[in-house]
Amino acid sequence: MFLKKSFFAQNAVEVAKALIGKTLVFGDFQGIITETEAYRGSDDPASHAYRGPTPRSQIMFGEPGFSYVYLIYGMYHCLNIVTEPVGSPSAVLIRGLQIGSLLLDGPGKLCRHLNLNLSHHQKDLTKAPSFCVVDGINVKPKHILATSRIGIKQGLDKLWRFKC
DNA sequence: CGCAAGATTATT
DNA sequence: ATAATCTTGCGA
Repeated sequence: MFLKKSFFAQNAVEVAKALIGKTLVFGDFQGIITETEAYRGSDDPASHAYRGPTPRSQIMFGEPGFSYVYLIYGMYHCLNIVTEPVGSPSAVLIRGLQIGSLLLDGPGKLCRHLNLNLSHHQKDLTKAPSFCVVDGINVKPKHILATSRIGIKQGLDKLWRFKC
């Protein structure tokens, strides 16, 4: 059974941590989530939602458990999952996936391999078995590394990147 | 409407 | 260190 809306409705930092070791299912692919990052709202200058809702960031203010896919640097897609209750902007960026013996380290690489694009934006991951998150391996909190996030210039004080 | 910056990656 | 490549959001 896939993870419910209530799981994603928690604080983004907690969800990001809890997603490590879970299994992402996308079509015929499924892989263990190895790396995530949390992004929040007005308290997080690195977030797309920092300056309030815009056409692009409005998704982060919406229903938890929805996909947020966007194009970065004109060539790579990034997959996020919206978290926290409606009105509380936040999302978790999926940065790493282990598919069998293949390690996809990096949000762009991961989406390229899965053929994941903008057509997969704003999908409810708590409804369809073809695009969802299910239980995976149990990773002890001691084994989860927290560091500052990658590729940003603000909010580096926050240790919101989690890795196995 | 123009423009700079960007949650990246592969290559030099 | 930098090119590739294009959308977004801000300022004018």
